[in-house]
Amino acid sequence: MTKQMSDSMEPAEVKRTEALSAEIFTNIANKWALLIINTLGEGTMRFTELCAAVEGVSHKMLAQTLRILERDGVVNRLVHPTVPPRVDYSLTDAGLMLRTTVNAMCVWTRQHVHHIDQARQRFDERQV
Amino acid sequence: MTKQMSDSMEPAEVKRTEALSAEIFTNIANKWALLIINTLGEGTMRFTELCAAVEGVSHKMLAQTLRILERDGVVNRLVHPTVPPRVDYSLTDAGLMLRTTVNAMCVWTRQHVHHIDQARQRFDERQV
DNA sequence: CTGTATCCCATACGATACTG
DNA sequence: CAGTATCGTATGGGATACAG
Repeated sequence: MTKQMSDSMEPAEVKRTEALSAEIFTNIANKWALLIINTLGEGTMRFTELCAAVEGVSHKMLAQTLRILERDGVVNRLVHPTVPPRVDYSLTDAGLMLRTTVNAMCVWTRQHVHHIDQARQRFDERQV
Repeated sequence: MTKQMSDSMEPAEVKRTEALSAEIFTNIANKWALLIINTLGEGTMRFTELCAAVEGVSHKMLAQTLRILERDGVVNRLVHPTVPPRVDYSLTDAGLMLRTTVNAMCVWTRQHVHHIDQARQRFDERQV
C-alpha cells in the first residue's frame, strides 16, 4: 500500500503520506462509498435519484458519505440556486478512474455468485 | 449491481441471486477484507505473518475476516498437522481475480494522495 | 428538494485472557 | 502458533423530526 514512495521525500513527509493513504483508503473502502461511486459512474444524478438508485442506502448515510467523497475530490457537487433547491452529483476525473476499479469489483461479484454459493455450502457442511 | 441477469431464471431465483450478490459485496467491501485480499496477493502467508503485514489489523478481526473470506471461496486455508500448528493462507483462483481489482484501488489511492490532500484543503477553506 | 440534528440500537472493534 | 471467548467502548447506521 505504501511502497514505491519517492526517494526524494523527507522521512516526516513520507510518514504523513502513509497516514493520508490509510485515511483515504478507509474512506473509500466501505460498502456505501463503493456503491455510491459505482452508481454515479452511470452519470450525473440528484440526491433523491441517488437515494433510490443505491440499493438500501438511507438518507443519512447517503448525505454523510457524499460529504466525505466530495471532500476527497472524488465527487462533484453542483448546487443550483433555485427553489426548491436542485443539487447535481457527479464523479470528478479522479472519481471516474476510481470507478473503473470499483465497477470491476461489482462485475466480479456478479460473475462469482454461483461459485461462492457453492463454496459456502461446502464450507458449512464441513463445519457440521 | 444486479443487472444483466439471465432471462432463463425464475423470478424467485433472480431474487435469491440478488440477495446473495448484496451479501457477498458487503462481505468484501470493507477495509479489512480488502487489505487482507490485497496483501495475500503477494503470496501465501501464515496467520502471524498476515497479522504483521496488514497494517493496523487486530488478531481478532484478522481471524474473523479470514473465516468469512474462506467461506466465500476467496481464501484457501491449509492446516499442517504439526506441533506447533502451522496454517497457510492464500488466495483461490477467484480470489486472485478479485485481487487484481482490489490492487487497482490501492494503486489509485497511492497515485492520488497529493491530489486528494489539496482537494481537502480547498474543501475545508470553503466551509470556513 | 436537500439537507442537518437527535435519539437509540446493533454491530464493529480493540484488549485481554484462555485453549489445543 | 493459531485460534476462540468475553467484555467494554466506539462507531455505524436506521428512524424521525426539523430547517433552509
